[in-house]
Amino acid sequence: MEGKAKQILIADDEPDILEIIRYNLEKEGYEVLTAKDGNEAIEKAKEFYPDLIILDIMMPRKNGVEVCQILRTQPSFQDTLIIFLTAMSDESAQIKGLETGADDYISKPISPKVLVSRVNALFRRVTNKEAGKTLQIGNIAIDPVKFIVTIDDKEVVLAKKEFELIYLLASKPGRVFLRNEILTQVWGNEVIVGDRTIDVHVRKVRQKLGIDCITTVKGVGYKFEI
Amino acid sequence: MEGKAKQILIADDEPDILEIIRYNLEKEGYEVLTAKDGNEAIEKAKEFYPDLIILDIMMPRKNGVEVCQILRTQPSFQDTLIIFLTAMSDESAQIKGLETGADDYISKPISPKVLVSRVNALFRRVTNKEAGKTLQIGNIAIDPVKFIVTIDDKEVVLAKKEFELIYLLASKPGRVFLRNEILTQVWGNEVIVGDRTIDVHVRKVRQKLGIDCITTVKGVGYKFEI
DNA sequence: CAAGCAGTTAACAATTAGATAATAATACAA
DNA sequence: TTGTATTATTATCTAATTGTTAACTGCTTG
Repeated sequence: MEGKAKQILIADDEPDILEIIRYNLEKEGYEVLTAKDGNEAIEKAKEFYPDLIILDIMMPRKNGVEVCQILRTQPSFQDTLIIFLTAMSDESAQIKGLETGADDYISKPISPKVLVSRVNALFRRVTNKEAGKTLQIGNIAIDPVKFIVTIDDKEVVLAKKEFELIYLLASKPGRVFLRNEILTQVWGNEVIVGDRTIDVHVRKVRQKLGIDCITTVKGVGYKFEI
Repeated sequence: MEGKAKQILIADDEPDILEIIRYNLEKEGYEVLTAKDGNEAIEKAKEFYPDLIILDIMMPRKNGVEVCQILRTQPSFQDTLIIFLTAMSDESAQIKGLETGADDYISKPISPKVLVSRVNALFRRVTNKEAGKTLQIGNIAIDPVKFIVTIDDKEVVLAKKEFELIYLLASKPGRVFLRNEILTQVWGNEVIVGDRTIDVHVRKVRQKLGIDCITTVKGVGYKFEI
């Protein structure tokens, strides 16, 4: 009900499988992207920052495990959910997969029902865990329930986008968010806005908060830091 | 729909139906437990004390009616909501179900929309019933029995919708209620009303109360704040 | 010092809510 | 039941806020 549809990227070299999965997930209301090999998966991941990535282990141009490793080295994909698709027998791949930082794996041949319920379960787990909590960093509190930022007990009222921006940055203090990432998270990836839009919002937030808690990382993005 | 998510236990021997119901209720923000027969239903009910139990009439190892009867003998389940799922034709079961102390029944085949709105309606009814307490925030008292708001001993009479609106907002002072949320809570989620309806009611409440206790959060919703 | 990037500003566009009046629905009393 | 009063909803216009763009400025770095 709340929020936008979760976005799922599926990478597999068999078009049939892609379509089966796509069909079943879209039926569930998810938005689905596809990639047919490892490199394309990485490209699309960086372009869209999906909520969940489903990776086939055996793929041309980087297999699933490699893709996972590469993505996990980047902070932006630290929290992205990843599921591996593995051949039933290949236990070593499963183990390796989980070691590499996958959140779940599903054995082939795929039962659509199993897939869908695993995906749902995964989202349920994380959504319940981290939704709507008040962030407290030093003397700054960011309360998404009251939609208010408090600095030393002084309330600051932000506009919606401004609030979403600071909330995103503050959700991982110290971690740099790429401009691209900020765009997809705050603006949504259908929306196309100009280059300076983020800057202007950053400026307004800085102005309203009065304190310097957003640091620019030139050529990269912004981070929240006291 | 505030505080903790309401917990719903569903008992049915058909896995497909369980999953359909689970999906739709979880989408609404409920927490869902499942059981595949009567005994398991009783077990889980006693373990979790859910807010609502949905029982299929026809189940192995104790049918729905039996389960209901057994639970109702215990004081802890006196107030638990129970809904029966019945085959369309089986009227006698429906009657028996209500006699046994069910709060509602739903005919199969199940329409997810019907299911969800029945469940919501049931919770709304009960929640409204038990929440018949006068709210006191600062110098404002909101009496849901008399439909009267008292400000510094001066009584203000509100119309029904106006009252429900202020009562909802004031039930969690400071917390922002999304327009969407206000709609489902005050109007019910079957009802579709235009965009400006909420505004007009907000306006009337503000006018009648004379004091500024409803704050607009543009693009988000409204909150009660003194 | 030039290229690239972010900061600043103001203008504008788009979105959103407020106000008001008209209409519809409902409740209620005669 | 009918007529009336109250309440609820819609439509329209207006005001305000919020979001975006564009043009310019200035810093930083190789």
